[in-house]
Amino acid sequence: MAAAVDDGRARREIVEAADGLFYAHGVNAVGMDAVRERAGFPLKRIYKLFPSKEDLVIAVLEHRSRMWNEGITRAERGSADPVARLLAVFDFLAAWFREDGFRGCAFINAYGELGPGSTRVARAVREQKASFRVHVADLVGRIGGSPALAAQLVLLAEGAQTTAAIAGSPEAADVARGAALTLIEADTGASRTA
Amino acid sequence: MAAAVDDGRARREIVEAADGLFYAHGVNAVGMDAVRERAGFPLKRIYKLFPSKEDLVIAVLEHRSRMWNEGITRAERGSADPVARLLAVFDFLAAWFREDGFRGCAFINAYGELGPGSTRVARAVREQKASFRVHVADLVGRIGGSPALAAQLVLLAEGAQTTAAIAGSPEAADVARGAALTLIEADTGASRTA
DNA sequence: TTGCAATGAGAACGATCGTTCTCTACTCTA
DNA sequence: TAGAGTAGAGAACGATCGTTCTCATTGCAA
Repeated sequence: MAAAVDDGRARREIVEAADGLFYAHGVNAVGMDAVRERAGFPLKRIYKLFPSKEDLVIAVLEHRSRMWNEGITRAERGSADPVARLLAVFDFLAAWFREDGFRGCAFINAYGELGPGSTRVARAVREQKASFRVHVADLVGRIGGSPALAAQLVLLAEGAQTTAAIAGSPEAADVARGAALTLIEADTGASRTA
Repeated sequence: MAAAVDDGRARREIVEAADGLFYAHGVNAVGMDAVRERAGFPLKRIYKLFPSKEDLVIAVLEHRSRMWNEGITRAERGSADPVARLLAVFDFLAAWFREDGFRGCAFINAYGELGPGSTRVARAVREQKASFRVHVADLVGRIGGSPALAAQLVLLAEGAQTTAAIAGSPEAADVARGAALTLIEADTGASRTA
């Protein structure tokens, strides 16, 4: 007895609808009724799949996390050189910052809005940031860079995201890329151009 | 006919009470009743001085902006060397990140929470970030650094704030300081130690 | 065909919040 | 001293939101 629309697809469509609304207006500013209207499923269905709004928020963050990982992976594809792959992260940011409706990092926004009141949201945000940190540290390790370099590059990526959002300056990604290259060269002693 | 407590002092105490609550729990999570209780003034008084909660939020952000500027100024005092003054910004961050109750940059948090819904909050946040950018650019100019260097240093400071908050790692300030020194040296060609 | 379980659409509930209003008490002026 | 204007304390209002409930409808099983 498959439902009119199977649960998997319903889940996906609800999460995508909620994601668009939460990201554009903030979580608190979006009522469940707005999610229902945009997703096209009755509240009952939504609450069966996501027992509370917090559950939906967590699902949205997990969805964002997958999208982020896929975007990074795609951006790095084609660059075998680890340095090029590191810099590709900033190219990815540059493209993202220029997308319509860019409004900063959804995780940072969610953390500022819900972090103090929701342990689960705070943890989800921390996990996403930690996984990015690990990814960068891995790439840095492959070029023989120090752990400090990895931490520095993460700061640049993080700062670029908030600066691009608040100042509305997508060039922040290019600024970060330039700084990253300088730091990589200084740390590894190699002189490269890219 | 001075009031029992004059308006100037009432304003200050209300703003400080609201600041503490907003920063710790987020703006939306704090009701005006909580502000009244902590500030010790009746709602009527509060609403006479701040016609709406948004006005109070703006006043809190302006207060934070003054505190930030004073903190930076104090941290830089005693360093005549512009490079040392640039690095003092990161020492200031390092001390701040280690304070009890540190929960990230209040402006970034407010922007994520209220930015999409309040033009005035968004503008206040943008202005604070812009004034910091100008300050850094000024210091960088004095050491003959390029405008790009100033933008890079701002990204580091911004990234350190969000990383320290989310990951709970105050060392982000020291990481940023190290990166700043490397970038300054690379940009100005001078080799310094600090 | 008849009964049952689940669905959909939306009303309803209970809580919370920003804001305003009421009413009492006080203070300063004439 | 009498009165007018204001302050204080808290109740009350209107709106919104997360969540649940109602009830008519539908698709399936026996």
